[in-house]
Formats: sequence, structure tokens, C-alpha cells
Amino acid sequence: MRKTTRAKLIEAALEVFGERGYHHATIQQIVRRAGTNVAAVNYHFGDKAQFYGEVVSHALTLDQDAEHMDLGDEPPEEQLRTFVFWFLHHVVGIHKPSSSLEKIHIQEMVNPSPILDTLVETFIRPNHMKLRAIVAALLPDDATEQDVRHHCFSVIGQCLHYKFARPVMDRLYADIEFTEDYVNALAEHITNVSLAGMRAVPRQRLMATRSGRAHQS
Amino acid sequence: MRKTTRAKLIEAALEVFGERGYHHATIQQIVRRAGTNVAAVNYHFGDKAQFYGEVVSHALTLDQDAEHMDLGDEPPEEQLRTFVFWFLHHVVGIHKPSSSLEKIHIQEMVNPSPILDTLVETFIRPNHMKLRAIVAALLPDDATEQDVRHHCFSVIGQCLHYKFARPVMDRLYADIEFTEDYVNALAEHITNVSLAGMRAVPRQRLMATRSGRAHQS
Amino acid sequence: MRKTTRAKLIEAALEVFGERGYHHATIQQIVRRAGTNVAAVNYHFGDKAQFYGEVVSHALTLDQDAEHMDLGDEPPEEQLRTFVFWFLHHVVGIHKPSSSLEKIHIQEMVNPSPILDTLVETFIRPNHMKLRAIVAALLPDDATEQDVRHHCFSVIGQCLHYKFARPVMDRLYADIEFTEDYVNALAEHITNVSLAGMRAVPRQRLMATRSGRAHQS
Amino acid sequence: MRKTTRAKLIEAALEVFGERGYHHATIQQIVRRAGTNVAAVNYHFGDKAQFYGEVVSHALTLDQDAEHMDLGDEPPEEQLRTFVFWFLHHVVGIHKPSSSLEKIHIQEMVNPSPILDTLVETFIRPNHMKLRAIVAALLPDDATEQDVRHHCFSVIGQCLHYKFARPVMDRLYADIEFTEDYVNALAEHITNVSLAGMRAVPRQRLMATRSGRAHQS
DNA sequence: AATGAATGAGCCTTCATTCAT
DNA sequence: GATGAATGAAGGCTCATTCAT
Repeated sequence: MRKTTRAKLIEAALEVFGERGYHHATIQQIVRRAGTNVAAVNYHFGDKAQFYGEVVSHALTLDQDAEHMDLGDEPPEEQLRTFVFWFLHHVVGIHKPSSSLEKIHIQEMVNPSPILDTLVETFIRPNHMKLRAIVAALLPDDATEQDVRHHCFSVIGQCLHYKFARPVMDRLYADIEFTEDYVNALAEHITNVSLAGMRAVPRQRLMATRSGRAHQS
Repeated sequence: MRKTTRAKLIEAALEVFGERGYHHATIQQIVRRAGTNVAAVNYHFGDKAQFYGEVVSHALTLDQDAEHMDLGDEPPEEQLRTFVFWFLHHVVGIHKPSSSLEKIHIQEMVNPSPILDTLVETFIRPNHMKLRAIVAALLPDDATEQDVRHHCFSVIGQCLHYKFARPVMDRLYADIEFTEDYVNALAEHITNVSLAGMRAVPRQRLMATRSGRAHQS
Repeated sequence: MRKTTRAKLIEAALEVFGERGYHHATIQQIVRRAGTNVAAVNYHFGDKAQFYGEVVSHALTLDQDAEHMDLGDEPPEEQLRTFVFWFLHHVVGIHKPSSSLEKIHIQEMVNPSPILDTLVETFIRPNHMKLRAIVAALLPDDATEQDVRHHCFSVIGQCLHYKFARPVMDRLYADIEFTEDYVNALAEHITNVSLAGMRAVPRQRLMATRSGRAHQS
Repeated sequence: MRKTTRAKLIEAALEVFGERGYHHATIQQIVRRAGTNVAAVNYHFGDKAQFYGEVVSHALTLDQDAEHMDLGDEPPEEQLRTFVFWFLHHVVGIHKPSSSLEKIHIQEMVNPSPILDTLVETFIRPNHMKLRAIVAALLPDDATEQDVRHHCFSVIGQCLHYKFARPVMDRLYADIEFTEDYVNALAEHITNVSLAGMRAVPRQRLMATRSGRAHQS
């Protein structure tokens, strides 16, 4: 079965946009990889921006078809562990080749384009809400909205760091190798730090209140 | 005293490279801000890459002259708090205008260029070692090299997230405002989570050993 | 009864070529209006030039079927008035929507294409000959060929000016509005000037001869 | 003395824009004629639109330096004759090579671009006002604003026709040759028709009033 | 008879670099 | 030491045309 030019274009674009980001990727690079010419992009998608939009849409549907993290009925501690393992592997991309959507997600965080809105609503927010539910279950009942957000961001921030800071890490420590075992250990570490942080919240609340530093919405 | 063309160029380049990153910044933008012409860059610095190198070198010497975070003789908990406040404010850039070097640091993490090596050795590693010292003091004596690294990365990762994920955060939560008070609260939160995480290490070690998930170097 | 693709193409092309002229009109615009695709044009007509030729031919046959100006048995003065009213309204396009052929005629005057030859012989010359007959009847018997031509051109030139110079007129005088009444007044004016000009010919001839400026063929 | 690239570009652009109009002219054509490359246009003028603006400005200053029509103290009839001779020669371009400004003027009438506003105010309106003064002196004192405008437009329309309709004229009458003598004869003809038309105004006013056709502002 | 798909050529623009003074 | 001028390469886009079904 022959792949249509359109399909080849989207496939190549997923890679190139994922590697270089919207602004740095050139149509030339994409069509070269797809084995066609620049006019094909205009024919099938109009212009670069619409092309990118279609590519992201395609990635989103691809993602919906893919297996998703199943949190089951486990206690929230285990759900958090599962989430961190899943997210870190997606981000670092060892377990399975980092999905194109994930790459584009990262690229958009760094150099946002107009489609970031769509991406946030369709892809990022749903995942974020899953994490929020877990975090909320782990925090005391009287935890503030700010607490929930900040602990979510702490979890996500620790994970994403192993994506964003890779070039720096490799230079700081020459012996790092992101084998599957190592990523698992990282996930374990992040889970533990996060759990410990959340368990410490009540004390933090009292301290914060006394010192007047708390920020309540 | 008149600034030399060379000095004006470096000054302007610090800003532009910091704002746009090496690849997105154009020589035109820099020379326009410096009030000279494109040929001046090639005359003084050869080409864009060498120019960038000189600019980063200059930023590094600037940074060495500047006041540095003073950790004093406080207990390590307070040193960590001080470090996080300092780093987060530099990263988010509210308290004091983020230094050009800091901006370039961020840009390089996102889109590394050949100068990243220099940047890591001259600027990033020294700061990283300060954090390591604090973290090592907070962890049990038998903490592994991995433990130290990972807790360092957890601290840094939580901070940097408020830089990298800003576009996404603004879309997830429309009401976020990075006032000075808010950044202080964030720093407090990150400090608390990190401290709790480090205090939980011994227990984590035992658990990890039992479950066979720990990764020992 | 379903219109054939070919018919739909010609219909759409009449409009687009009339509005934009041969060079500015794009095949895309035409096929979009016709509801087909670009390949249909090349299938049915070969290329853009031949397509345009067929479109003009079609417009010419359309025009032959349409009602024509009826000059009747009126005295030549009235025939001229009728002609000017008819021509000016076609050109300015208020009284009745300017025919596509008329629009193409104007476009060809401005940016001639190879089909202008056909257009002149099939459409323009016949109308021109009608005007010639009127002018010849109004001029003295001994009027020269040049006289006839020039008075014809004076009539036509005055009319067409309200087509060609519209963008300039609108800027020179912001209050011009081409209502039907106004176009009627213009036609009246042009008729009167032209009649006065023709009545003055004998005197002009003598004067010209005396001053040696006349140009006799 | 060597011509600067900038000067060569403007010179070449005057020709090409004059021949093809703003939209049809390509930068390639201009730089080829100027012996440079496309980037030179961007360097000296920014983009095509600004380039065109500069070219028109240059043409306008060229025109101001050139000798101008001198109407002197002659009676208005002779002034009109002088004006028509001058305008027709500029338009038809025999007497002296049609000025580039004149060509651009014509092109702008046909395909207006944003600079038409400037062109009207700087070049066209001043000339138009000269004609208006002559026409006003020739018409009765009680002539309406409309009368003045329309007789001006009749004069201009007759002249411009020999520019716009040239392709058609050449096909209608193969023997036309625009020698200097012939253009002189044309100017004489247009002058006579226009004068006759203006002298006929009072009668026209009465007729129009009676028939209710007059259009008063 | 008709059309979705593909493509080469050309256009305008941007940019880093080089040249000549 | 400094700069106005020039340029080749590349990017995104449009368009008429051609191919394959």
C-alpha cells in the first residue's frame, strides 16, 4: 500500500516540527524528508501555519488512539507513582520513542505558536487534571487551590527538568546515561520527594500563616 | 566618556541574545539597538558565532564582578531557602531584572549552541556546586552520589518550571500573577517540598532497597 | 438541466476576466467560482490563453444575441445623443450592469492581450462604424477622413474618461456620485460638446488652412 | 562619474514601473536592467512598496525641475490651446520621450496603488487646477461647478484617449502614425472641439433647465 | 468527461556575510 | 577603526501547468 503524499508530509512534519519547533523547521526540510516539493505543502495545507495546525491535530488524534495511562483504583500514592513513571518516560523518551506530540508539546513550551491554545485545551489540560485529582487526594482537605497547583507544578517541574536540562546535565555529569533503569529510579525519586512534600503540607500551612507568607487565592 | 562601538555592540547583544536566543536574534536587531551597522559586527568579531561567544564571555566577567548570593553561616535549611529565593527570583525575573547572563543561560538550555560548554563550566557548575554543598549537608551521611544529584535537580527543576512553563501556566490558570509576594510564596513552597523530600531519604532508601527499584552507581 | 463544467467555467471566467483582466485573473479564482478544479481548465481549453480566447468568443456570441442599440430614423443629432447615452451607461455601468464583454473590452484597452485583434474586428469595429455613420452625417460633406475619425475619438474619449479616470476623479472631487441622473447629465454634456465641436468644423477648416496647422491625409 | 547603485535602481525602476505598472513589474526585471541583485532593493528601499514610493517621489522631483508649461498672458483660448498641446504631447510621448512620471500616472489610473493619493495631490491636482482656471475663464460667469468640471474632463478625456485607446486605434486604422505633425493636428482638433463646446454652454443651460436634465451641485 | 494530486518556475523578502573605501 | 554598500543563499508563498486515474 502506497502512502499518499499528504500522509508522508504529515509524517515528515511530525518529526521535523518535533525536532526543530515550528519556527526553526523549514518547509524545505520537511518536503525533502517526505520526498516531495514545497508546492505540495501549499496544495494540501495552504501555508506553513495551517500545515502545522493539521500536523498537531493529527498528532492529537494519534495520541487519543494510543494506550493511555491507567490509574485504576490504587491508593493515591500509587497513582502518583504511576503518573510520574508515565510522564517521565514520555518526556525523556527511553521506554518508547518519545511521541511526536510530546516533542511538539515541549517545543511549544519553549517557543509558543498560535496553536498552543489548542494544545493546552486538548492535550495538556486533561493530563493536568488527572494529576490535580491525585494531588488533591493526597493533600489535606483544607488545602488551598494554591497548594494543589504548586504541588502539581512541583511534580511536573521535576520531570520536565530531565528534558529541558539534558544538555546541561550531560555536561555537569559525564556519566549520566538515561537507561530504562535509570529513568525508573528517577521516577521513584521524584515520586518520593513529591509525596514527602505533600505530607509536610499541614505543618507548612501553620508556619506560613504565622510568618504571613501564605498566598491565598 | 564615549562608549566604543565594540562596547555598544556587546551591550546591545546582551539584551537581544537574552531576549531572543542565539538563533532567533538577528544581527540587524543588535546593530540597530547599538546604533551601528552590520559590518561592525563582522569587523570586530568575525561572524555571528564568534560574536555570541564574546558576548557570553563578557556576561560571565560581568557576573563575576556582581554581588553574589551570600549563604553565610546559617544552618543548611536556611541556606537552601536563601538559594531557592535567589534562584527563583533570577529565573522569574521579578525581584530584580533578570541578568542578561541568566537569560542567556535559559536560552541555551532550550536551544543549545556551541558556547554551552563554556557556560556550564564557568557559570552553571559553580552555582550548581553551591547547591550540592547545601543538599549534601541536608542528606544523611550515607547518601549516594545519585541522591545528591537528584535532589539538586529536584530543586532546580521546580524553580525552572516557573520559567519554562509560563506560557502553559497562563493558559491553564488565567488568574496567575507573578507579583513579588507570589514569587516569595513559590520559593517557600519549593523550599518546603525539597526539605521534606530530603528528610524522607532514609526511609526511601530502605523501601527502595526492598522493592529493588533503587539505582546505585 | 445541469450546466456542463465547460459552461460553468466560461460563465465564471467571464466575470473574473471582466473584473480583473487577463493577467490579474488567476485560474484558481475562476475555478473556485465555477466550483471545479484547475485541471478542468486545461482539459477543456488547453491553457490560460486559449481559455481566455474561448471566453471572449463566447462573450461575443452572447453580445450578438443581446438587444442592440436601436438608432431608428431619428435625425443624426438625436442618434448621437442615443449613442452617447448607451455607450456611457455601458462604460460607467450604472443604468444596467455593464456586460462582461464591455468589461473585457475595457480591460483589453488597458492591458492588451493577443485576443485584442479578434475583439476589435468582431465587437469594437462594428460599434465604431455606427458612430462613424452618425458623425459623418453631422459633419459637412467635404469633411476629411481625419475629421471623421477625430470627432469619433472625441466622443469616445470623453465617455471612456469616466471609466478610466474614476480613481483620480474620486480623489480630485470627493463629492462625485455616479447616480443614474448624474450619468444622464454627463451624457447630455458630452453630446452637446461633441455636437458643438462638429458644427464648428467648417470655420475650423478655414482657420486651420490659414494657419497652416491642418493635417490632411 | 559612476552612477550609484541606488541611482541605477531608481532609473531602471522608473522605466519598468512606467512600462508595466506597479503590480506587473517585478523586482527581478528592475535589478536586471540596473545590473544588480534583488537584495539591493531591500537594502536601499526596504520593500517593493517603499521602493515604488521612492521612485514616484523621484519622478515628481524630476518633473518639478523640468520646464513647465508657460501660459503667459495670452487670451484663454490660446491658453487652452497651449495646455492641450502640452498635455497631449506628454501623454502621447512623441515630442519628447514621454516622461516616466507621465507613464506612471497612466499606470496608476489603470491599476491604482496606495501612492495614487500622493500622485493626485502632488502632480495631478496642480495641473488640473491650471486647466480649471482656463476653462472657468472661457465659460460664462454663471457657469456651475459641474460645468467647469465636465468641460475639464472633456478636454482631458479627449487627450488621454490617444494614450489609452492606442492599441485599438492601431487596429481600427492601420495608417495612423503619431508623427509630431499629426499630434499637433490632434491637439488643434481637441482645442477646437472643446472651445466650441464651451461657447455652446449658455444655450445648453437653457435647454437643460427646460428639460429638467440639469444636474446642479 | 473529469479531477485530485503533484510540480517547476518565479516572486518578494530576510539574513549573514563580504567588499571597498 | 569603522561603515555604507553590495550580494548569494535561503525561506515562504503563488501560479500555470501536467500527470495519473
